[in-house]
Amino acid sequence: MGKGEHTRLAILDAALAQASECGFESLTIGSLAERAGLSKSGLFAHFGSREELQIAAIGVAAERFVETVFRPALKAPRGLPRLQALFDHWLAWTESSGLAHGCPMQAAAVEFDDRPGPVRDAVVGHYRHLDRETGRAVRIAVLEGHLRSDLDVEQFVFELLGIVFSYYHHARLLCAEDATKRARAAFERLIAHAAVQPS
Amino acid sequence: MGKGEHTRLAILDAALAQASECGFESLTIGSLAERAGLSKSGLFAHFGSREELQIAAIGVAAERFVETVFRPALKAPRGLPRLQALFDHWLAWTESSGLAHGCPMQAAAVEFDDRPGPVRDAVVGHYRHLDRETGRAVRIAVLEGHLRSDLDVEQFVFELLGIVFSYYHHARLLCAEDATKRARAAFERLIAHAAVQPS
DNA sequence: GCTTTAATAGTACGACCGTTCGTTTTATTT
DNA sequence: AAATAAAACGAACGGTCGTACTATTAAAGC
Repeated sequence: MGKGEHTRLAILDAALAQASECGFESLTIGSLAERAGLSKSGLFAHFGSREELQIAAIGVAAERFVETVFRPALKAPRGLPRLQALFDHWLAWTESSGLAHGCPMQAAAVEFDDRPGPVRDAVVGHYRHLDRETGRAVRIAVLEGHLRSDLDVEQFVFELLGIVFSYYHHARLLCAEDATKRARAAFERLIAHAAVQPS
Repeated sequence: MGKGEHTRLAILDAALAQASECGFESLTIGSLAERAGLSKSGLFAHFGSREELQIAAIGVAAERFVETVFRPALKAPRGLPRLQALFDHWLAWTESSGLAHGCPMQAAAVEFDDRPGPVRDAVVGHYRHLDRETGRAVRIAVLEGHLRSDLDVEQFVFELLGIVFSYYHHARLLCAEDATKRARAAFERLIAHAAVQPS
């Protein structure tokens, strides 16, 4: 790995931290250069444009999400345990990956949901991937016999995402102490409804 | 009403439209002045600072939300019907109030959830109010005998908010056609679980 | 209609924006 | 060690940012 590659990663690391705090729109060349200890032009040369920088930052955010949330969950047994692990890692992923200030992907989702362009496309791509992979995990739980076979998987994923969003909201904005507890309770209810023989 | 008051409202109207598209951080004096048909300094004089402008914009966003979502719901019968009306208006409120590009309050929530200051305080205040009022509506449904008396109201509100967030996400970012259908199904499930005699 | 006050315009400012360019320093290769 | 390529720098550009002033216009009160 050349030296350029290394600093590029360092830049993106700083970019992720910044985006976690203040969103991707706050990723300015100047402030990021200062944070990364480079000159503006030196940093700029790595990406060629601010937009490319934002796209790259979203890319590593997505990548890190997968590695922090999905990959570890694969170590859990197929089916319900894996789904539970997925959810647990999801709730804690920003902390466990050093992004102390909220999920950058969610920030990007809200920032760009109405601004067509390559940045938005990147965000959409990530979330579609997320939906797909989550659905896959749910389907495995169905195949394993942990969840009922007539389960509406898309609906399950829709509601699961809602729980995570509400968790982020209560934990970060409202600083609610019981956000984790509420999220887990909601998840339990979701699972209970999807389990075989819903009482 | 003096003329100043009138233009001030017009400015905030334009501000809301802009914030709905690109967030509150995109509320710059210059661009907003152009949109409102004023000079930069003429607009600036109405608020004294950009921050005050942002706070004022969040104020009218919250106000409009209450008037579009909560007030009309009061016309529905107390209890479950009112809760259903509340939810329906909530899903459609950005369109029905002319904000064609997403809920500005949610945008503000994500933008400022990690940036202490008066703007954040305003956002937090609104959402606390929202939680409280929604809880009140749920409690009424309990009193009316439509929902079970041992219902965890806070939990109910937590999950309801999650449904709305997931709806926004799928409808706006992913442009999912079935977002409304999914949201309603999730709501139905939430109600069913909270209803008396959960099957 | 005149005076007073409120509302808007105009201009200027320093700071920062993304970007370009030429130069200099640092790595890599031969 | 010399030659070449990669990487970082520093200065500058045109623009826009928020904000501070003063001047000008429109409204309000008498």
